[in-house]
Amino acid sequence: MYMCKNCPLHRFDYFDEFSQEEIELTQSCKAGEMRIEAGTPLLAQGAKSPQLFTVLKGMGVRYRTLEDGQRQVVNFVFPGDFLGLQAAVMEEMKHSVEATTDMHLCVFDRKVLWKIYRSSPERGFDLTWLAAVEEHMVAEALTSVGQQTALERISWALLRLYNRACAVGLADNAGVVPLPFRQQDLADAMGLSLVHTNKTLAKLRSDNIADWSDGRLQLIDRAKLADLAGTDADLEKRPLI
Amino acid sequence: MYMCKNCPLHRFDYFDEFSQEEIELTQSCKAGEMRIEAGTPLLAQGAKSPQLFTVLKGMGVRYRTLEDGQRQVVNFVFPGDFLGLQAAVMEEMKHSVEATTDMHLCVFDRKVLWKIYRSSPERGFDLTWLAAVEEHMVAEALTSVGQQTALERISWALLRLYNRACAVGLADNAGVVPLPFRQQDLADAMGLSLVHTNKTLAKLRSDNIADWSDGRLQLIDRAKLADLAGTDADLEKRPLI
DNA sequence: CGGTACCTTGACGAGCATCAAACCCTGTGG
DNA sequence: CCACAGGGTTTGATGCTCGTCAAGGTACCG
Repeated sequence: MYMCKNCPLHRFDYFDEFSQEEIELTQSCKAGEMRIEAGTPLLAQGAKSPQLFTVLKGMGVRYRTLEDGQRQVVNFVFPGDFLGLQAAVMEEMKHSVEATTDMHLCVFDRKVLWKIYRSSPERGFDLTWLAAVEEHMVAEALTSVGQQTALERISWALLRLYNRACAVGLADNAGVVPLPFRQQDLADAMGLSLVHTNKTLAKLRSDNIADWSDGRLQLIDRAKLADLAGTDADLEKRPLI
Repeated sequence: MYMCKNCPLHRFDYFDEFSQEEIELTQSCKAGEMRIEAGTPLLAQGAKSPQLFTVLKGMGVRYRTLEDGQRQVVNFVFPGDFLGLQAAVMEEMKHSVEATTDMHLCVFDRKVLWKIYRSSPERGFDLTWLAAVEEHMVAEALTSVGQQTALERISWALLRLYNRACAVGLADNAGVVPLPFRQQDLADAMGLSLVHTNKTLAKLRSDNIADWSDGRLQLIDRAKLADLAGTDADLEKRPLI
């Protein structure tokens, strides 16, 4: 089990720096660690989760299920993500989270939220910040799904996924990142059918722009991809809890 | 100028109740009031707003602009909404806000955020809660835009707008609410073209399900509309600041 | 009156969904 | 060792939804 001061995520610039006191507070809130296997549901829509998690390792999907069984992937889950905050401040979870790969999680009890707000205004602020970052990411996705064509959406998503993976040190020397999701996950995230998603990915591959296959993503012509995506904005820096 | 204890929004069940101390804290943070005309931009994407606003009266749209000029309406703005929080916790505004009608706003200085976190854990919690509610609303919209047909999306949006208007007391006896937006706004919110939005609204009208015309919305067959929308969930209760 | 902003309606075609089938893998059991 | 099943990917054929283009209607305003 990691001590917070040795947290493997600290070293990435993507995360906001924090003070000695903040580390100690986080440490004192930490209830333990947990490992789950690929495919395991972690949080369920409608449930009232007593726990909060910070992802230390692994990836997953955050999704909403409609009454008729359709699924909207709201966001992909990466290391550093803080899960369950919505359930903690609102009544219940508004979405589900499922592990795509094996995951390592840092576990907090829901009750520590109050401890955080009471003992550290800075960390309370950070919780709001985390929620704001999530809203921003969802709003960006909404913009892409609402306004762009299939090719643009897929390009946007691949670029975003690549950047997020890089931000937590997952890129190898050749500029390849692991991307263990199914094409169906991407389709459900971007509001496209599986078939059309597949054909669009094939086009990006044959045009030598990006290649996502065998669970690995490589950007071959990043400029072209960013052009299609309509943006190549830097990721927002964000706090880590 | 209203005293917070006489805030016209308190009385609605939609908002979380709060204590005497919370009212006093809010009052001590309030910098003043402001009125703006219909059509005025209130917050601009990319800007670093020094102010936060609570909407007392009026409506607006919150939208993101793409490089090529396309527009995604992220949410509609109603009384009780707290604007500018994202700019306050992140570096800058990630979207713009424009008044659709004349608006009355309660104004706070950005600096009071720290005062709130320091002096009241409960109100700090509420700020996170507000951000979480916003994320939830955007995620719901993403689900609709990503998974539903035009008829379903428009139905979902009308029902949601109706419920939000009712929650702040805008319905008259006949079950009609004011809805001063343009069809283009709804189209940009739901990822549809103006023409198709218009035809879809016409269909709902001729099928005697819902009638939005002349800036007024009436639900004629609410059950049918909810059926098309896929849901008629209650609005999340939320804090008011 | 001409101009602008918004709503409405029809015709046409493209983008994407749907259907169907085949092709991988990998794991499992006879 | 091979048959088989299951999960995921790939590809082709077909057609519906929805975007685009175009034009006209109405109200309001200078």
